Amino acid sequence: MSTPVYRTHRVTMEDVARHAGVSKASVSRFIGEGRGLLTEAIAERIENAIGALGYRPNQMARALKRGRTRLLGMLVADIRNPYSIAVMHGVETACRQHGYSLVVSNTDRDPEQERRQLAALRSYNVEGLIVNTLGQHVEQLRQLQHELPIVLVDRKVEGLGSDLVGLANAHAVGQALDHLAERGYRDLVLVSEPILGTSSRRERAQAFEQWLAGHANIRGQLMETGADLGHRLGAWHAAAMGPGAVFCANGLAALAATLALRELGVRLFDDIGLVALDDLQWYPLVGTGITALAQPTQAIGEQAFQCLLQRLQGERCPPRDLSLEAQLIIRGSTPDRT
Amino acid sequence: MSTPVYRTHRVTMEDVARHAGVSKASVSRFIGEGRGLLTEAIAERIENAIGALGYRPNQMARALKRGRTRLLGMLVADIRNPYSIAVMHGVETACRQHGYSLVVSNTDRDPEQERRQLAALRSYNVEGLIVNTLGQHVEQLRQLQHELPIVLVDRKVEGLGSDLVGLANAHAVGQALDHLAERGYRDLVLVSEPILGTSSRRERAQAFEQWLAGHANIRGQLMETGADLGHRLGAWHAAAMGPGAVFCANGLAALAATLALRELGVRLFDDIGLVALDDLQWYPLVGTGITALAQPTQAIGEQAFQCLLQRLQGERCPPRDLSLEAQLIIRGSTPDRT
DNA sequence: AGGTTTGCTGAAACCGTTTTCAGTCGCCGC
DNA sequence: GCGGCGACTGAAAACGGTTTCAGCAAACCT
Repeated sequence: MSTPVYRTHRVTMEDVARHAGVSKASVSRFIGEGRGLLTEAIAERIENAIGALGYRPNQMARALKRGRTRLLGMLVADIRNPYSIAVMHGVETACRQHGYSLVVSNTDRDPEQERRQLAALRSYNVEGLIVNTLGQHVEQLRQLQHELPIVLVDRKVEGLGSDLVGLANAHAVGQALDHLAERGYRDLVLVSEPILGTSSRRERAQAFEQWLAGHANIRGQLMETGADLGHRLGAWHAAAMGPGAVFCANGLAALAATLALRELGVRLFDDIGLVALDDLQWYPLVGTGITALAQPTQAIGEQAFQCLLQRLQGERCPPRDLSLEAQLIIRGSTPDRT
Repeated sequence: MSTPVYRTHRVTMEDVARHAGVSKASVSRFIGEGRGLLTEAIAERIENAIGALGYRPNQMARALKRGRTRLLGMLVADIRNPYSIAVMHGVETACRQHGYSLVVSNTDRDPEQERRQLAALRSYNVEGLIVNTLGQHVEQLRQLQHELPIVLVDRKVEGLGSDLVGLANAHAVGQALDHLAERGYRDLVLVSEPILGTSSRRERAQAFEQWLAGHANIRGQLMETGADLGHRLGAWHAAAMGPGAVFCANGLAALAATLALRELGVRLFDDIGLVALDDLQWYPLVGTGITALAQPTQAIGEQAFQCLLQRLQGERCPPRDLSLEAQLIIRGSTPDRT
């Protein structure tokens, strides 16, 4: 099979017009709004010409003239984080249903990439932006916001004043901790990725502290993932007062914590309980299954899209803060210790 | 904080030109190739004007004239498949490094969506296309191929004659089965998602059959995922001759099989061995860890991008078939039974 | 000095659409 | 029989860039 040669000249509106013996204007009307204006005879000629030539309008040119690209941008800090993927799936589905396409940019957590990718998305005239990153470059974001609507996902950016879609973190943390308390756990660790600068992590940590403040009989501490997580967990476990449990603030923390615990040689879930925020497909497979708080990721993605859509349609309301609720899914990792 | 009002008029090249007291042409040269042509004095004036006005060129307009959008499209059958994500990450990284942006479309395995998303990507004048789908609509793909380079990932499409990047399936299957044989397993099951229509699955199944044909002392059968996978696995296990093992043809099959085995009540890995193609983060966590064949997904993504890039730069060679090799990672799920 | 070359610059055309605006035509009422 | 009115249609001007081409100095030859 031979290498194809790329056709240089795509068939254009002018070609169709010529072939049908009408003006470009009529063709434009045919493929756009003004179809009702056209005579039956002309419409038919155009239709045939389009069919014969295989014409497809060029969105770029169309966008240039109309100022509507029907393109949305999504900036993601870590495309390999299952949470991001799940949200992205929600966004993408909603986009598809409304005739938008999605340009995805991954920053790999690099602030410099964040800056460049934002500039790139802007230069493609995306109509709106979904942002799930560190939110360095607040100034850049603020400028961008003068040109197009932005909605943040999961992570707040201070002083930006745009819509936010995320989890009701305090409530979710409460659900998890109440569950642990009820099952008789008395010494807790919150394992989180580095908290600094990520609003959702901070909120979860704060909710953890506050909940502890209201439960004098239960001890708790905070632990960030990192090199010697195993050691630290070991030390904690050795000194635990009463049944202990680990609460993982997200999927990656759950992975790290579970690996660490396993290397520690504890009997998972018999010696130490575990709850994870985010519900990943493999949770049922680890030991007797990991109890989880499922985030409504699909809904989060859809809501984010809806926010954008409403802003694009001219809705002028103060910045919203949509917090969705998590669902507790009880599995074997939190056996009753009472 | 009040709702921002979107600025209607973005600053344009004409604005810069006026502000600097030069022509559009000079500004164009400044931001493009012809910078060397400009006098120091003029360049400086333009630079200042750009800075003062915060000008950013409009890629759409630029693309319209030059015919280069610097946009690549990627069509994915299932965006939630970890394999797809991993490849996509590789592609995205390569794109970023070369100044391209990526438009991602997910078909959710729906042929109709496949058709529409292809049309959409085309209409945005993506310069090239990375396709990882069922490949219905061969005709549409073939037409598209006259306009832009296409590279297939993982899944062949018959009669298309475009580059393909994927796994050396036969070799990978061989590695897995040799490993199992060596460890003393004598009755094997290949668990795969429905094979029909997906070339990589077919190849893996064929390699399985062939390998069996060459190993008379080992029995084997093929099983597709589906409603009663548990039952079927149970029946197989009950009638197994010698130590049995399950070989999962991809990540989703591994998930399904492991869940099924667990519900069957067998002692995982003591009663039945397990090897999975694809290496997922959570494999170490299941029981004593799942032995896996890791696909070089990052490399696959990068190679796919490179293929496209070379074609875009005018390289004319017959369709390539890049098969990368998998790496066997031995964990606890394949204990020695000899 | 006069004719050439060289080196920058700007005017204008163009990319493929949409949209405005000025026709053209048939048909109505008077 | 003619002005007026709708209903369609097409020419042309955008949109925001790039690129061609001509112009015009200054510098370079004899």
